[in-house]
Amino acid sequence: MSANKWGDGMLTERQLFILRVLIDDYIKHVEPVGSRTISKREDITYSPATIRNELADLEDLGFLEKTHTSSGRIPSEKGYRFYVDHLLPSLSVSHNKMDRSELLFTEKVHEAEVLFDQSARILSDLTNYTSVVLGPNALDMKLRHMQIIPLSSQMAVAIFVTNTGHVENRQILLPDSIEPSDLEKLVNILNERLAGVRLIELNSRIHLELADVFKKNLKNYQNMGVFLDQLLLWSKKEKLFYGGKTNMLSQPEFRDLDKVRPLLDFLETQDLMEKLVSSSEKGVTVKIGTENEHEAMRNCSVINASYTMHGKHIGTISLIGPTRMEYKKVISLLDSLSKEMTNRLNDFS
Amino acid sequence: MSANKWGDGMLTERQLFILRVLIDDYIKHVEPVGSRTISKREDITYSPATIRNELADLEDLGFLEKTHTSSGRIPSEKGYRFYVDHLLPSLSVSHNKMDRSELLFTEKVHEAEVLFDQSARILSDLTNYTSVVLGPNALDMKLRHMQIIPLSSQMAVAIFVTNTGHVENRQILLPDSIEPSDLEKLVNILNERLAGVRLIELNSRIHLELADVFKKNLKNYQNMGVFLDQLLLWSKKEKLFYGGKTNMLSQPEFRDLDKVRPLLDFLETQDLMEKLVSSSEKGVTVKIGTENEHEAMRNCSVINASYTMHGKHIGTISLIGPTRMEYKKVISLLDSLSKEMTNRLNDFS
DNA sequence: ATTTAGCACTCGTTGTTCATGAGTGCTAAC
DNA sequence: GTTAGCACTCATGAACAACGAGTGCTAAAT
Repeated sequence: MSANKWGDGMLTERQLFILRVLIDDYIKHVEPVGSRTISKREDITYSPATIRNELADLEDLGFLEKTHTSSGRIPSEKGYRFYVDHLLPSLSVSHNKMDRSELLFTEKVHEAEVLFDQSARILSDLTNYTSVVLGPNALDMKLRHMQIIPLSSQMAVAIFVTNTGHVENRQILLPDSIEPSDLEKLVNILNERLAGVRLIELNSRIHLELADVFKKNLKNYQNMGVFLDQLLLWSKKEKLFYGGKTNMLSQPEFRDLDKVRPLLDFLETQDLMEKLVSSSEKGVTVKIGTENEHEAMRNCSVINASYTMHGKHIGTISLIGPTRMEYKKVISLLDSLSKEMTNRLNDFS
Repeated sequence: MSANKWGDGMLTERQLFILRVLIDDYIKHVEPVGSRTISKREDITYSPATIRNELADLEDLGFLEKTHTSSGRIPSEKGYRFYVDHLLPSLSVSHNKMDRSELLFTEKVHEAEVLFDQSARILSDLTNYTSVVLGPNALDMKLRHMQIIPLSSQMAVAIFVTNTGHVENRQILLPDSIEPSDLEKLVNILNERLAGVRLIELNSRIHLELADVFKKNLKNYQNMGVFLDQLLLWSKKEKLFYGGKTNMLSQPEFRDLDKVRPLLDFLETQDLMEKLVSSSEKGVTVKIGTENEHEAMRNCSVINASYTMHGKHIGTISLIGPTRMEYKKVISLLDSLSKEMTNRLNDFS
């Protein structure tokens, strides 16, 4: 109740210092930190009692918590938030990290999926947390070439190649009414008129621009509507690449099976995960505990970094770990790794 | 030491009965079963003491084990083996199961991958164990059509469509020396000559049969070798579909984190899993504990059923659970589910 | 010759008590 | 403003007893 006449907004130098030391210690040892422990540091000149007073204040301000009445303190969510926003030792020192991670990539990769897979693996190996790469949405890529290859009188497979070399394919039912020659014409028209259009937009472009062309060239245009919809109606097509899925199990805070089960279930749930690691922001973002807005993540933090291709944000690489994460190490690592990914992606041509 | 003058090979009716009852009970309650428990069953006329004698004999024969000197008995691996081979109530009763599982498929599926995915999910939902579908090896499918689509002057994407409608694709580096017209000719020759050949055999067939044709038609055949190898050298391409990956966590025998961790790690290791669920045998097979030949599986059983297409065995659907599995339920379920898969696959055309 | 009752014995489980020690908050002195 | 001192809290772990489910063995009953 003593210091801090400025209310919530301002902390004394000493408070900042103690808060940082405490969180550093807790991140390292995963045990409530007491006044004695802090006072034993060589760069601390105050007695445990003084520190106790400061700790009590920091607790009142919401940065710290106790696990029981006479325990040491642990950081609260707000504490971590403050730590990440204001107390993190400056992040620029870390170029040696990148050199190391660069080495871990196998020689030359020219397929994006392999790159994503490797990145996720490297990241989880380096951190012992769980990593996820959210791949680019194939539907945002531009059509390079499409083709329909008949399998039988009724079935065919439709193939879409994007400018990035990604291949989307789906099996489709051919309408009875369609003639082979019409099918061929259709494919030709699509290739001529729609090359360079994003896959997701193909359908609407057809309705807007190509109705006339179709009417002119195709015999059975009336019955074609359903077929075209089947051909071009996409479901979401993002892909997740995981690394270290079971690393959660080695985190002391998840020693308990009942704690870890919802977590692992969460990791397996595609749409929740996509939502979790999707981010429109550039650079590295940190979401702590309940900021992730899902019960299963209440004790986890998610660090998110976006990678780009030709300057466009196309996906993210993320790390999921306990709220007590090695933020310093991890943020700089993620920063350089995402940049490395961007570099390699742009090398693809 | 009394009964069983016939040595290992023969058990008395009463021993068989007691063994079956005990294993049934253990499977249900996951707790060592004592003589009293068995004697309390209404269809048992013997006293606990008598049963104790039998249990001691069954233990001597290796079918049962004790967890400590004065505990009840649990089945040994040999016990389970015997139970599965000789004591399982006849398996044919179970057609109601299949009806139910049939209902769980969403209406009409015409893409194999979706079918596999659904099958795995249904199986794990129905059993609360972990299920795996080993998809067909795409490389065993026959070439329907191939194509090479240039992305840039150096890169192209090669696409192979199989008779089953599956699409394999890979990005390739174009050799400097190749001319567009030669590339086109190459593709034409491959399509004409190699349609119907299994993907895995493409490369050898080229070397055996097409060398001459190439020499005649292509200008730069000498430098083509590396390119063809790059184009047609496959890495293994089986795919696993999982259901209920975390179900292991709810099995009481794996309450312990240190027990479950190696298991989950095992599940995530592609090649180990492929080996585990690969089986050349038709029908349903059961592997118990160490029969699976991997440390992490020492306390697990794997039930394996193969599905076929046009009479050919092309993949498996498997269930992984604790050695104490509900074998009866699970075997018949797997049997009908694999048959259902076979049916649906053959409906594809 | 089986079967069974009786009994001593084993051992895991549960709950109690107790000592320990790391931590706190508060007060009074520095 | 700082710190020493002290009473108090609470988690942890060890020691111990009571309990009960189970066993094996022996001797009596069938």
